[in-house]
Amino acid sequence: MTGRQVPPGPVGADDRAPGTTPGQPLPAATVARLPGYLHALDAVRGAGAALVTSERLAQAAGVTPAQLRKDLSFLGSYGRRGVGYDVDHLAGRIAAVLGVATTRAVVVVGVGHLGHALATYGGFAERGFTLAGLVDADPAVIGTRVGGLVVEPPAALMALVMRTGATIGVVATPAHAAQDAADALVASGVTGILTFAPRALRVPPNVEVRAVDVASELQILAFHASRHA
Amino acid sequence: MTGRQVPPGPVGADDRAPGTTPGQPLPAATVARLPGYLHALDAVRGAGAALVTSERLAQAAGVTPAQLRKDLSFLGSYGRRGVGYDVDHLAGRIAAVLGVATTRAVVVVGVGHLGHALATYGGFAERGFTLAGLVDADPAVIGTRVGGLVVEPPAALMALVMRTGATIGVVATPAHAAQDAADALVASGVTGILTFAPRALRVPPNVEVRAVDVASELQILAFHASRHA
DNA sequence: TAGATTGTTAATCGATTAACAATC
DNA sequence: TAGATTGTTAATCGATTAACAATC
Repeated sequence: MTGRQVPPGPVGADDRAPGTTPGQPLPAATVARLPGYLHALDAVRGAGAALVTSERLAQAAGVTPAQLRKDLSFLGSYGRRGVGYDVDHLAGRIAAVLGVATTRAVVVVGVGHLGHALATYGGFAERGFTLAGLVDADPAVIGTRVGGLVVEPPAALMALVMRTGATIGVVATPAHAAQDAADALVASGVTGILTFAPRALRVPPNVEVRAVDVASELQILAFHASRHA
Repeated sequence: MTGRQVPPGPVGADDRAPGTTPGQPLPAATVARLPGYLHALDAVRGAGAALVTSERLAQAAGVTPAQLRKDLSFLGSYGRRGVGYDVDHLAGRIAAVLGVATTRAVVVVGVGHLGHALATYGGFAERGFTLAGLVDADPAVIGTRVGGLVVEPPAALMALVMRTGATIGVVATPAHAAQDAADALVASGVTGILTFAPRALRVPPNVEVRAVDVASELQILAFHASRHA
């Protein structure tokens, strides 16, 4: 109904409604870099700056200024020409787009050394997450206190997710237990899974999976090492 | 789990010498998928198949057949039209290209829970790696036995790398110690670093770094979760 | 204003997909 | 051979880079 065509006159008028989620879909490559920008903004803020240029922020994030500005342009126009970006404001916008403007609850399945490392990692809170629960199948582990939480049995997972409102689950089990862990997480209602098990997980299409496979990372490094050494 | 096999004798038609670099440079996206193909080949072999089609292997690896064939075409012509790929031979070729045809030594710096998890992870050997040494700065940790290895002090790192021929180092320290750990690894001669610390590492251009940042992974999942829920 | 820096455009580059001729 | 499947080509798609007009 409302004319979408742009009259061939003076361009540059920004009619986009500010403050809302962008209409265009964000490129996946851009989304993947946003956490780095957020982290870089924290570092800049820690250094005491209230404003930052694309030049400086790009350097802190390890990208080019052109790429940074291009990425940010997908979120809207939050900078000021000739000045730069307001650190707090931009951080707030990126956090909102990422969905971590408010803290998100995360549950961890599998409390071996890796789960332990995750549970005692102190950096989650400042990145928008709170560890809401730990689950393990080993009777020797259930009931123990790890990182301020008591490890619960698998049967308690669904109640745990419902009680805490967790939307993301982490699979830190041995490989052979990973699919069961994922199934349980899906059944309990999480919509995102981060797995460290070297196994392809089958999940419904509405559940997003990201996999960290240490051996694969090492093999990619080996490729480069074998050409360079 | 079946052990990874070293390329057998002269099986294929146009064998190049193992370890030689291909004519054209491999696309980075292709290199990043090769570990998945190698892993999928192990699964196929475990199922007892000596031959595999691009259709089946692609499914096991979670890509399309077209993408798999395109990727493999960069390595050379190792399939047989109308037949498929010889599982052992193809695995050998991919392992050679990745530089894991022979076992590579890896050293881990930082033996907290994460380093512990890495040290006791049993899956390295079958993916082409051997854990050659553990280093930590904590006097309470030095000298303890973890995963069959005695934890050594930072001062022993260079001798360790030289003795074992390690080419890859893993940084599993707290964030504040990560740059020092990376510097020490670079000084000792490794050419690849896998870091789990949420810090940008400064390394010389000849050293390759791959970073796994758990909080960033969670934030990317949060982005999708916030659109879906 | 004069200088600085963004936001955007256009060009380049790289990766993916689809289709099919080659060939086992 | 006839059927099957690869390897390759061409088309499409997406991402990066460079440059500069807009504008603070």
